[in-house]
Amino acid sequence: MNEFLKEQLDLQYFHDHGYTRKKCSKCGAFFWTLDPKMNRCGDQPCVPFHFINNPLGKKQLTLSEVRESFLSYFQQHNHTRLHYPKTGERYPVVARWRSDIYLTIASIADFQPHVTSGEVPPPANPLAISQPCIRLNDLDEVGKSGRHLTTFEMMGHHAFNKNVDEIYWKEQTVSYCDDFFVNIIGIPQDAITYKEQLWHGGGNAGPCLEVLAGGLEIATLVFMNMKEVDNGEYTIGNETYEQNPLNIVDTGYGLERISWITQGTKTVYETVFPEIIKWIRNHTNESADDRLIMSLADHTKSLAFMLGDGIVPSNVKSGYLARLLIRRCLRFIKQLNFSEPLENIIDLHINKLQSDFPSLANQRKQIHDMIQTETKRYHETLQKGKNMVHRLLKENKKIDDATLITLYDTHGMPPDIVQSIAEKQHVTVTIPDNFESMVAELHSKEEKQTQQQKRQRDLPQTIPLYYDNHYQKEFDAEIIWTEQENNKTKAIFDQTTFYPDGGGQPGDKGEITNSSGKTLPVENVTKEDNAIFHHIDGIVSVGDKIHGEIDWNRRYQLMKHHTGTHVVNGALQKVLGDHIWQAGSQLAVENARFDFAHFKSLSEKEIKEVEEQANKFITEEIPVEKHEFDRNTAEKKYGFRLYQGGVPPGNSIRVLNIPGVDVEACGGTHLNNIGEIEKIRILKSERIQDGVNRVFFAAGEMVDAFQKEEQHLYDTLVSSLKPIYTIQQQNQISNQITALSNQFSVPVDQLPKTLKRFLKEAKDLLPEKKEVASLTEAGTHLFKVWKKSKKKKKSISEEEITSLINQAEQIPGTDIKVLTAKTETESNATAGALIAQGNMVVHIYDGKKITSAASDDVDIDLRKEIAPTVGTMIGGSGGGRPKMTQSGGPKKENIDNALEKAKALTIQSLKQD
RNA sequence: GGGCCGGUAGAUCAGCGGAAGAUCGCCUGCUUUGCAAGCAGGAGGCCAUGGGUUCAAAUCCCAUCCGGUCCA
Repeated sequence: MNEFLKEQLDLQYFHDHGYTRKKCSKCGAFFWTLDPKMNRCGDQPCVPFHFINNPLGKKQLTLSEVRESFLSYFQQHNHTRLHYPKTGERYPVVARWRSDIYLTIASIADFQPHVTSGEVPPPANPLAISQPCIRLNDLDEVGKSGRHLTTFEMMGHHAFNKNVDEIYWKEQTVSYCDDFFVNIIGIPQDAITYKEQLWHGGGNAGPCLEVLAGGLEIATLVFMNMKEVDNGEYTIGNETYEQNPLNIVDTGYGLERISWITQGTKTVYETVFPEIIKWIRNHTNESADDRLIMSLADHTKSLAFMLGDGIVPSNVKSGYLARLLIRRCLRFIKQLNFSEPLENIIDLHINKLQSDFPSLANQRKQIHDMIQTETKRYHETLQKGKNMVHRLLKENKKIDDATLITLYDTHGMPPDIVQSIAEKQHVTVTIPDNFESMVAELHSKEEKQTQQQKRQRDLPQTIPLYYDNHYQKEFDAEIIWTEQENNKTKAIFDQTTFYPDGGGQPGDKGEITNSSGKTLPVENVTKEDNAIFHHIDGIVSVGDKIHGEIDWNRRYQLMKHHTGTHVVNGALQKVLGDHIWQAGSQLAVENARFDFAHFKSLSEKEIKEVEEQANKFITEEIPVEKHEFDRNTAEKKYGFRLYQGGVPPGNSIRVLNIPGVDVEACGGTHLNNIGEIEKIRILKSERIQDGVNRVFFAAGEMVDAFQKEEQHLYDTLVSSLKPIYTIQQQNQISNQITALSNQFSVPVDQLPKTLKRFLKEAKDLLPEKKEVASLTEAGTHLFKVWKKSKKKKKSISEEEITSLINQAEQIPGTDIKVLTAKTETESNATAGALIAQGNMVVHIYDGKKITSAASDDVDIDLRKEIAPTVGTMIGGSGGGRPKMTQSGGPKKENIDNALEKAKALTIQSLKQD
């Protein structure tokens, strides 16, 4: 290892400039220095920080100054500064272009995996960037160590060498670094050491130099020249690596640390956000824990970036990370006894950040909204949890580990809060040291999804004609591959206009005609890599020349829905804000559904507004731009909003731009002008999970179709009510149906059935005829009457009780009376009223069941013999409690016999001679 | 994406196969100089929806809808 590093990092630059290679007397690592007295590597813990109150550098530099000096230095040295719409000179902190991580954790993360793998050329070469990053893995160290931050900027100059070093490689990298630190920042050259290390991560590895000054690592120069493979030449950790043809200069300069080293403050926090710390201090008392203040200042900065870049707090993915941070902040606020709301601290950060990161300020309103929603929700969760803890303590007098874990995992109660609640009840709760691993243990058992192996096979490719012209309906082609099963054929053509199922757009249907004039239906179209399968009902063979025609009406409707999806997305963004981000979509002929990130359910009013906005766009008849760009051009032109529907593979990207409405990378087929959509109607909105909403909508003539269906349902409902209710006004039927479905709390499609049921159950109290203004009013009335009638069946009048009691028979030799009866009222209620008189045993049938009951003072167990016997007689069984049983069965004709038997058995068991 | 939990009175929840409950809140009396409160009585439930098992389902099973929570 040592030999490898020595060979790799023995740079001419060091020799030319008088550096010598030494071995650290403490840790044994090798490093390069100009200082003859230096015998330690310069890194912690081998040396302590020695720049605190003793700053290095020619003057104190702010974050903005360091950033600008870095970027302009490298710009002067032929590096390109990047620029993107919205985010400016950076990528977002939410790594939408990656499927393996949620947050941007390093500057190189911007270029992984497409650029580092060589698939996509870099956006510029070489380039310089200052990338805000978020890392949440050392959350507990923040505030404690004095140097950990969750948000930091990693400045990097990157060079991507296809052939070893045609841009520049190790020598030049170290030369730039030395020059920048010594001449721009002003760190004395002999105060800098370069420590040799091996770097690996994300499937790549290479030698690196850690740049150290004052005991602090201020930059890392990585020379990525290896990639992870099975059975590679080099072993690092548990993996083996081999030489990578692409040599990548991956440097990371710590913006905050460089600024810190020029200021020499006690902690990095006082350099990064001194005014935030001061403000928080001013709003707490003097004894407040500094660590909490620092953490709060730090976390809120991360939140400004995360929420400002469009993360919506939720219980999944990156949304969960935002919630995690928010909840930590709220806990700190509580512990600090802090009076200000959380959003105010984030606001302070935004004020400070907006000159360098203007896009964050645009999201201010949404951020406020999100934080307020989250704050409210957290307090509710805690309150519920508190009640639960109190209850548990009352019942069990203690809280064990298992309960503690359930409280946290299932109900979100942090163990320390449980502990403090219990303490107030004088119960000691000990949190196990390995609490977190116990929680992790719970989740480790989760099923690992079996990755289905994609069959690798050699299939001929199909030329997709639908991209050249989204409106092409017919084509000629030759069959070049087939697979037959029963009377069906799966066929690949040399070219096709049939669009295959993918990206939420269903495959086309249609028909093909062969040279002999025979026409066969195409039932479905699917895709595997670049091969397009036509599922044909019939037999065709390789070599056949065919003429194909797609079901254009169907396809055109799908196109309306697809382009409509983009219009609805645009309308949502316009009405609700920039955080609206596609979370999925599925088209059908009848309607389309669109899922998107948003932090609360849409109100009726918002839905209306979105619908109106979408239709307003349509009336503007905006032409749709369909272009294919290489990835870098597309990103530069449109920003990262392109990646709504996920990140397409490859370097070439199809971009669908509806100017002023929406722009996305999209591989579907689309209209030429959004005016062709005609109209859009939002049918339904629902929250499919925390932070994600779904709208269903229809476009074009499907709106009419839907309205027809709706009218039909309305008519059905009105006519089912007709025997009683005459409805005068028949407008706003959509609202009325929704209202009715809420009233009876059933889904819309169950309404006819439900109304019928309620009419039947309430019929004895319903008026003969009633005029009402609307369907809704009829529903309200029906529900009220139904309730009354239901209650009536349960209540029993005084007279009836008296009359029943008079029918009771005295049991010989006792004060006890026995009674059998058939009643209209519900038998349990009737029996209950009767036995309250005392000294009574009753057997009552109400048309459904026999209830047997005895007064408390009667010594009898009805369960033992009477209930089962009676039940069996009518073909069922019976049981219950000693003095209250129910029996029933299908043989209604035996009821009278059964009641007689019940009486006989009662008398037998109670009579005294 | 996955795991776990829940939906019962206006609110918080108990009940988890055999007459729908508690506490707070609400209403009406009484008590009190007033307040805080106390006493007596009362109203208020499609036990989320649909289906199944059962003589019997709030309770068991399945599905749906709604909500919570954990995981980086």
